[in-house]
Amino acid sequence: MTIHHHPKNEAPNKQLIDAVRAFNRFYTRQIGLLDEGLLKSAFSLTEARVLYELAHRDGLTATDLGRDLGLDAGYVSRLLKKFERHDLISRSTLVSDARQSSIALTPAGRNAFAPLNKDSHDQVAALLDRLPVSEQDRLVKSMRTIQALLDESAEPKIPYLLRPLQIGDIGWITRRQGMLYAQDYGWDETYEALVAEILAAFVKSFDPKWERSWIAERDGEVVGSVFVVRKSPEVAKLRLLYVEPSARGLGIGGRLVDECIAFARAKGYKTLTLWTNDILGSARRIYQAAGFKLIDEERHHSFGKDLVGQTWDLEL
Amino acid sequence: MTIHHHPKNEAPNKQLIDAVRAFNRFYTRQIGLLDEGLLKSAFSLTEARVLYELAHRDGLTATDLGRDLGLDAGYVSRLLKKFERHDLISRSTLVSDARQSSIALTPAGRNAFAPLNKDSHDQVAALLDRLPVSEQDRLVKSMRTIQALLDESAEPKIPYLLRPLQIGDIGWITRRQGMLYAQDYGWDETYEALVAEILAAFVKSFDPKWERSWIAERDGEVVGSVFVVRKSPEVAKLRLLYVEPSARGLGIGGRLVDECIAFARAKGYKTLTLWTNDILGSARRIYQAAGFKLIDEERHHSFGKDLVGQTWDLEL
DNA sequence: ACCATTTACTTGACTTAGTCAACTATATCG
DNA sequence: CGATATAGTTGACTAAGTCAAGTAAATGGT
Repeated sequence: MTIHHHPKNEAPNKQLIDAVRAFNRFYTRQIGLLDEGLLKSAFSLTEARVLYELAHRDGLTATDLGRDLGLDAGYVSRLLKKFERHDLISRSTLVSDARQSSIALTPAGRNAFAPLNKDSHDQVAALLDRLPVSEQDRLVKSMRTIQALLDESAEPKIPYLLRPLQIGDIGWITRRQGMLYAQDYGWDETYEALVAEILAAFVKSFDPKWERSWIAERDGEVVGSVFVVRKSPEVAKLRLLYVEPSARGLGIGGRLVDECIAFARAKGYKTLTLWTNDILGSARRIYQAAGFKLIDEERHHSFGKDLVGQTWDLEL
Repeated sequence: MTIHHHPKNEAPNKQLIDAVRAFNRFYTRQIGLLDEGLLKSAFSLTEARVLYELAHRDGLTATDLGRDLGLDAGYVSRLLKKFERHDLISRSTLVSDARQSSIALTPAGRNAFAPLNKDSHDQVAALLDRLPVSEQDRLVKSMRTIQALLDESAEPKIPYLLRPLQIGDIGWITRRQGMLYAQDYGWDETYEALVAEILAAFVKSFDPKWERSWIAERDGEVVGSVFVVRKSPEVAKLRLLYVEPSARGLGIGGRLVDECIAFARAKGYKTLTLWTNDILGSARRIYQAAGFKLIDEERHHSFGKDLVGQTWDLEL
């Protein structure tokens, strides 16, 4: 993955390290088992890997293959020479660089690869077939997660995108806010219930002309959200701003607030107001930066804690 | 994993197969990269794997090593002979079987293994260190999932367990119910809002003496839930029964309803009532099996659909 | 335009890692 | 007790991969 935000890490937890090492040992063996089944073919495992790359990507050079598969250049050279001798590949010198040549499978090469590919496919199919469908999904989802997290070369992804509310979001936001504030500030389950209540009311009385929601999504996961509701014809209220800890530092919070302000202005509201608690420092900094002014403070006891509530207004 | 429930599988989906193959190629490379760093040592990769096993498990025999690491018996024999020559291991013939011997690292063997182990540890630590902590957690969680799913020898796991509500649950249940009914029956976002509202009210007015919740959890994931609320001193109401599609067929639905009935009886309620919709067939079958009787039906328009609501009662 | 350096690939010489089959000693089954 | 299986060993072998030196083309700096 591309690292957009790299907080100062302490040395990673030993338990996590051991878990990763255990997985590596486990998966080394797992791959070994799958590969065993392919050994009967005329090709070695590495040859098969090379053929696979050639079958699936066009215009590769010898260096590309060596780099992507982690092979020695001399070894690649010999493999390719052998393939060429057997007429499995053809090479054409690049016009842009006469040292390199673009390698392609010949029809004969494709024919040779087909059974190999089928065997590998069938082997994986057999593996999956041992699991019920729901677990197949969990398996593949986990694999995709690992790949996305470890793949340095993943295409520079869009840091995040904003979209309106969808089904499933209000539950997710409820859950995440409930869990985060419980973890960070020790708030009890009534906070999660309050979020649920607010969001339920938002959906039920939603007036698209005067109200709006923004969900920040990254890699298909919700990482932040904010809501604007109509309090009166003159006053809009910003509610439930949150950004996932894992997505902080990307400016998502500020962006969400800016969207709210722009929307409130466009709709002709005179004031954008919001209510928060003084302990929520990072949210406060966002509001201040956006020009909100502290209007009022009052003590209250909520969510199992003594808190100081704050009202902030922005004149539009 | 041990397969408790193995529905008739069709041939697994090609997309899933390709995803698994992509992961295998990716992880082959990943392991290759990690292993490269260890090549400077005096030991080959396979030797290091053997040493690792010996360092972490006592009383292994040569056959055990060959089987667990997927190595040829002759090769193992030679590796062990070499280790013995360098005084890294000691072998003692088993009393139970004079052909086998139990292999143990000598102190010198442990010394030789230590730097190897440290290098591998550091390498993984460096890998993890590139990720923020939250992503480290996601990574390891995904690895554990894969391992649990693919490891045939994993201890037979508890199919599911029941526990009371925790923070984060009501959001999760809201989300999942909203998504499932949208997917299966085309209900709109007001259903999710209704669930949120009901659950918010449940938490806010929760009376532990007369009310209760049960969350079914499997592998740390919520896979079902049900709630009992007090409608009157005589009548308890069962609400929001649901079971994840992936966990159906384990009897979780029936179990949840049985818990509600037992609770309502124990508390001295006279009637357990519930409201549902006629299209929810699998829920209906559970209620019928538990002895509920259909009391009333009425048409209504909700969640963007024309529906037939049903009231079911069980006299306790 | 020219020279030093780098890159892409090739080749020869080599080592390491792993395989296979034959063999011994012991254990197990009926 | 004899047939068969298992644990481990060994010799003979091959496949797989490494390393260093070399050629030809490209690149960067002056």
